[in-house]
This record gives sequence, structure tokens and C-alpha cells, in this order.
Amino acid sequence: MILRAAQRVCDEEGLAALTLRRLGRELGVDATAMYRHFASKADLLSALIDDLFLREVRAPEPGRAWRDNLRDIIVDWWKLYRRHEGLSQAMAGQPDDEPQLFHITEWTVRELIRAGIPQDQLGLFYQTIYNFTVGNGLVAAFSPWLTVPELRDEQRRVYAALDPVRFPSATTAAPSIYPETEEVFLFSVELILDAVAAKGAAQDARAGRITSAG
Amino acid sequence: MILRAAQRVCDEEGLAALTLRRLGRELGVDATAMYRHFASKADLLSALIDDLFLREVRAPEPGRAWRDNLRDIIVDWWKLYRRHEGLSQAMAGQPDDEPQLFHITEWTVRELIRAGIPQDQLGLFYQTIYNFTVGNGLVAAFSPWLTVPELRDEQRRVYAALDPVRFPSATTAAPSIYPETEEVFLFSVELILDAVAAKGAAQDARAGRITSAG
DNA sequence: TGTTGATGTCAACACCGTTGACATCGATAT
DNA sequence: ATATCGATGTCAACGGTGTTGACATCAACA
Repeated sequence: MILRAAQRVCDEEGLAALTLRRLGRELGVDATAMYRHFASKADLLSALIDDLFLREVRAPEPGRAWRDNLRDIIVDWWKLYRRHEGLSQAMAGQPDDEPQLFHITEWTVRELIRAGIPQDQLGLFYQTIYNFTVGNGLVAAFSPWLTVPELRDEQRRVYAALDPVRFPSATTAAPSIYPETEEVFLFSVELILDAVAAKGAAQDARAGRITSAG
Repeated sequence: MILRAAQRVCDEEGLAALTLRRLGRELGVDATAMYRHFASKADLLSALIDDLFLREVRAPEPGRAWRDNLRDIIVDWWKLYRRHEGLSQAMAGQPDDEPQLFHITEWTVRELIRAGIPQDQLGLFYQTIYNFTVGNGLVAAFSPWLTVPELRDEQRRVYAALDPVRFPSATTAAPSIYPETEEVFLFSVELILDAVAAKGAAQDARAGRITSAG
């Protein structure tokens, strides 16, 4: 299958390595044979992305607390980008309507409603979560010095060696700077979830309902 | 100046239009003349980014509340990406150490300290803010359907036309979906600032100090 | 005055996505 | 059984890209 070969090249050697000639060599076929299956390289990338979303994003389980479900959706989504760094770049380079995104929207908004977010703020919260999740995925994909341990160590040394007179605050933060990528994201997610909880609780209180724990 | 010409092309026609041959034509010079001034195109882009940071990022004024200063830093930083969409893409494509970033780090951490964030969490909060700001910039730069009004209208129509049986939550959110880009960002920033305030206040309380309003 | 270093020009290379003409081959209809 | 057609693959070529090495120019300096 063309898409599987494309995904393999992309995952193992990055998006830059995914050329039509390379893909043809991978499949033992002429590069231009791709045009019998996809209208363009952009079309191929779009199909590749949708295929990954379809196979690797799962619906949340019913009956659990909204906060746990929402956390799972966001973290799974982000991990999809982390697993396939080339995917992030492809998605960035060829922004298309991925049909699978509708499902993520549906699940996310569903939990926001359960959390008590008023209808007129659903778009604002959903877009905040979308930008947050995809944004963090993009940053991680494009910033090896944030994700590769050796490069993080090097950056930490750079900050430790900064002039304490010119950069007093930065040197104060140096010991705790450049935390592990996933640790940062999981920390950030809780901040977002806190904000959702706060807004939902406020709305519940205004409506005179009993604040639900889940 | 080469960098100014590069910036102009990049801002007006996007990063894709910025080729060495194009840049040469712009300057009335052969394309390969660039190699007398920059080791490679990547090197030129790196210099271009640093030049923009140097000229367009300003230090926060002293004596104001940490929350106002931190908001200004974050929003200015994000607006730098919005003003130069090609810059975001260039930064993504050629991740380099931008010396100017040290100043942003210094200013940001300084306000975090003023807010009461404990030293061992400065890295976590700073990285959260960095990923949040740069991530939102990248998403906006790569997603015209989130920023261009006509495309947003079109997306809103798509959501309004979704099957209410298969996507009940998404259709509920349809009226408020795809808010204006800057509105979303300003909304999100306050959530981050709330989180900083909450953590800082908790720390202040534990230390037995009086909670400062600014 | 002769040399050096900085800058620009030119031709060429390997690679890229893409196109159009041609070959192959299995299924399908007559 | 034969002819036709559609799907698939091959090949050569085009214009674009970043990059290199040889050569030209010219000001500055010993």
C-alpha cells in the first residue's frame, strides 16, 4: 500500500525524505506512477493524514468523568503528532479539511457541554483547545532542542552559563528550565482543564444547579 | 540590505516566494551572490528571524503589575508571528538558536517570579508559555481557514450543515464556532494568566506572605 | 606597483514536482 | 475468440529549486 510506505518513510526519516522518486524506489516502481493514484503530492499527504487519524484516534469511553475523557482526547491527539512528527509538518504544509477532524470536534464539544460550558462559549473553548493541542504538536515537531534529551542538556548548559547580571531571572530559572516535553504538556493540559472546570462550575452555579463532580 | 528585501518578499508573498533567484532579481543581482553574505539559505533565514526579533520585540515597562506585563510580552510575541506569517514558517523550517530569545526568556521569567511562582516550577511555567505562544503562532500561520474571514465563514457553514444525529454536539456548537483568531488568543491568554495567578497566590499563602494584587 | 580580499557572474549539477506520449495487461462486451 | 477499453506503469522532458566551482572585477593596502 502506497500510504503505508509513505508513512514509514515519513516516520523514519522525516517529511523531507518523502519525495515521489524516493517513494517510487521504495515500492519498486516509477515515481510518476503515483499520479495514477493521487492527483498530486499534496493530495497524497492529505490522504496520508486522514488515514492516520482514522486508524489512530479513538472515541472516549462513555460513563466517565468529563475531565478524564477530555484529558484523554487532548493527550491522545497530541501523542498522535508526537508519534508521527512528519505528520505535523505535513499537516502544516498542506492544510486540508480532514474529515476525521469532525469526530474529534464532536467528542471534544460533547465533554465541554458535560462540563457545563454555556453554548455561546463552546466555540471559544473548543478553538482554544484545538490551537493549544495542535500548536504544542507543531512546536514539538519543529523544535528538536525541546524534545531530544542531548539537545535539551546543551540548552540547559547555555542558560546556566548566562551572565547573571544581564539575565538575573533567566539564570534563576536555569535549574528547572527545559523540562521533559511530555511533562510540560501534561502540566499544561491540567491548566486548560482547570479553566474549563472553573467556567463550567460558574455556569452551573448561575443556573442554580448542583455542581457535579464529573 | 538583503535582509530587508527578504523580509519584504516574505511578508508580501509568503515564505514559498522567497527563493534565492527571486531575491537576486529583487536586488538586481545574481542569485548566487547571496553566498558571499550567507553560508546557505537556512543561514539567511536564521539571520532574518533574528533581525525581526531584534527590531520588533520590546522590553516591558517597569512598575506595572506582573499580569499586565506578562500579557503584553505574550501578546506582542504572538503578534510578531501574526505580522510576519512567513516568519513563523521559516522559524519552523529552520529552528535555530535566536539570541534575541534570551531577552524574552528573561522578561517572562522575571514576571513569573514577581507573580510568586516557586523557583522549581519556573521552567515548567515558562515552557508552557513558550509552547502556548509559539504554538498559537504556528497554527495561525499554517491554517488560513482559521484566520481568513471568508474561509472561516465557509467552515462555519460546513459545521452548520453537519448531520445533527451523527454530530449532535458539534452542531450545537456550530453558532459559536470559528471565532476570530485574535479573540481566541486573547481569551486563551487570560486562562494562562489565571493559572499563573492561582499558583502564585497559593505559593504566597504557603509562605505566609500577603497576597499582592499586582 | 603588485597582491590580496571582497564581491559579483556564469555554467553546471543533482534534485524536486509535474506533464504528456507510449506500453502493457486484464476484464468485458460483442 | 477477438476486439475494446480502462487501469496501471514507463520514459523523457520541462521548469523550478539550492548549491558549487571557476572566473572576472575592483578597491585597498604593502
